[in-house]
Amino acid sequence: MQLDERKYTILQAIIRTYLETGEPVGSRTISKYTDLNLSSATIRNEMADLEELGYILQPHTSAGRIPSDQGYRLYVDKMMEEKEREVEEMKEVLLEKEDKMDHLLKQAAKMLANNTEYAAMVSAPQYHRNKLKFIQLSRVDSRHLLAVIVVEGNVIKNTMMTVAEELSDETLLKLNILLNTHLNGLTMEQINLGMIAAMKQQAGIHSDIVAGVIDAVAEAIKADEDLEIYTSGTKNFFKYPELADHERASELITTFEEKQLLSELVQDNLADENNTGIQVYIGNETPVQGMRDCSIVTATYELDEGMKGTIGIIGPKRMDYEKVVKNLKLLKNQLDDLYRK
Amino acid sequence: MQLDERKYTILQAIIRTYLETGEPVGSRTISKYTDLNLSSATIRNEMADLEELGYILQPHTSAGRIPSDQGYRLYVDKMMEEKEREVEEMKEVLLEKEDKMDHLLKQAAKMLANNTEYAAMVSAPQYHRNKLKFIQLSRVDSRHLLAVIVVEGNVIKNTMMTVAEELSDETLLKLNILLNTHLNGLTMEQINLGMIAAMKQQAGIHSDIVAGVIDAVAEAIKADEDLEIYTSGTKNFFKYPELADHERASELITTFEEKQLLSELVQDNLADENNTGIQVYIGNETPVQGMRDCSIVTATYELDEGMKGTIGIIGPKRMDYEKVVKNLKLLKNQLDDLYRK
DNA sequence: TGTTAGCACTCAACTCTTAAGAGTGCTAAC
DNA sequence: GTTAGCACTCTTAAGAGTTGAGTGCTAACA
Repeated sequence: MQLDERKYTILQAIIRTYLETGEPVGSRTISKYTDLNLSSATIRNEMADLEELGYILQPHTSAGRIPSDQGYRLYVDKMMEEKEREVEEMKEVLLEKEDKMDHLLKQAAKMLANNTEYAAMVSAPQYHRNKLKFIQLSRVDSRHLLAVIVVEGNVIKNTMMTVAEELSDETLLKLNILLNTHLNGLTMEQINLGMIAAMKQQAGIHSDIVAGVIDAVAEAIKADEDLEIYTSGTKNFFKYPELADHERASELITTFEEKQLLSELVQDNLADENNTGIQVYIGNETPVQGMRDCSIVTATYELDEGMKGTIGIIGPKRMDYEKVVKNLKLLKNQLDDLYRK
Repeated sequence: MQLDERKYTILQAIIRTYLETGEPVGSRTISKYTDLNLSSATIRNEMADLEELGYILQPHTSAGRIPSDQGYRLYVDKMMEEKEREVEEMKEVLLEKEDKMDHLLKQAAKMLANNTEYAAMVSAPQYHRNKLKFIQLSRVDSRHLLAVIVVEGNVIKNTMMTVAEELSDETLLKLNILLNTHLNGLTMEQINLGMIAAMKQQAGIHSDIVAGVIDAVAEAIKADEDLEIYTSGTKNFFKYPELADHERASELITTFEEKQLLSELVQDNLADENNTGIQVYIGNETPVQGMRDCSIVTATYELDEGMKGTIGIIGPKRMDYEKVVKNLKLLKNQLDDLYRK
């Protein structure tokens, strides 16, 4: 048996109706509210076929049909094709210019959640591929040195260090020059033991400070590998009865709160090198345990060269995929453009 | 009518039982499981009195009794007195030393939630009372200046500024000296317009940069007034049926997610100058809308002089107050000692 | 006078039954 | 190939009856 045009139209009608209502869809509903002008009996025949083909399910013998994961998959794939062809204006300004990155991302998550009425996540971009751009040691008071480290993309890290004895201005200057000459333009991976040894030697009696700074550099950059993730719209889970019963809600919310678990999603997304567009996970396709009853739609943004992050929407399988995809693309574009003007 | 010793013992028994079970407590239960050796009938008489006094409630005519807010209040007050008298060892090491403040606080929230099985919040300390300790402008590249601002307590802020033309080393040095001479040791409130004007004049053609730095200083410090709050243990709300029905859970979780709403709590807490110990809000006493069905217990910690923050537990009114208070005191002490060794 | 036993009463919660209604599959006719 | 019609299935909601925990009250007892 083949999936002809009419069958697909009916499938689409079933899915669309189900997206709205969340209730199993009967043949009569389809017969009335499509312009196919077919009787419910005919629809029933087609539905039997669609069920046999695996696109729809019957929760129990005398109920209407609901889409299967496979059904959603077909629907989403077709939808994505169409969207791809559509001309996209998407020019609205949604994000106010914010200088603080974390504020911006939090706000982005909130906006996504509000616009879509699903739960939203935004991962902060990962920097570890980036080059060191600037290092500076300053004396804050007699016992404290401040190391400021700037990496490409103008991300700034600080570390405060305690020193045993006060350093003179010359020493500080010398150390600064030493550090900048050796380390500027390098990535973390490129800083090797030989180089560190050479620097320590040049630093002479202050080799411990050089060691301290390099540790600080490593630490500062490493600290960001345990990935910052912002979420919003937890309460939206409650809007969809199929997610809101105790067990499920509790599990979902736990997963959503434990940002660590969401990082799977980000990893999965960023790993896919040629993933330029939108990724849709339906039900069991998800890489995140505890969200098997959901659909997840993600997109990857790129702030500056190499600074990639992930944005995503989590909702019921019967989510409004079109709206979600549109919103994600919109936000993705805005983030992409942010530092590229 | 008076609340004599026996009545209080019975009230305490009712509350303790209710804390465990969450079910209305009947006279027979109390009669059996206390060492008062009174029959259920006598207990019933006493319960009628306690109800008249407002300490307990009957959800419906033929149900047992549950504590009223007033009942909880009495119980908690007495408990706090006793605890105060107890010798407290509290020496366990729960927090690993972490150099990143936000990590530490996140971990603290998690620990609280895990230990108590309620929801937990930790607010980052507020700095705005603090004095500026160190300001430094550095050239990152020809177009970008980095301003590093350190305030007392060694909290560091950065701002990147774009300049129209490259500044010479001397100019930079002069600006640095100017800024430090004028601003060091001052709080934000002390920096007034006259001073800014004077500095601008001294800066000559670079007055715009001084203005920029001062804006940055203000901005950097102000940015933290919208208070960072870490939460953990949302899922614990689901453990208590009286909080877990749709409406309530949805409202609670929203409130808990919108950290902004929790800031009421922090404000309320920090405002109370002589509040050295533990604060308990029962039901309607809470300053946070949307948590009227909960009890909230908070404590204030102080990292360094003037850097105060709030930690808190949010749970059902029938929470294990003793455990909660103990945990909060423990964490409070640890945080208090953190930078005071 | 305080305590207790006993009894009638109340009310939520559960179970069982019944009825309604939505939807199906199948058959026969167009 | 399409449709009308009918018997059948199964969920859901509503109602009736039952159970049991718990109360208030009264009368008797120490």
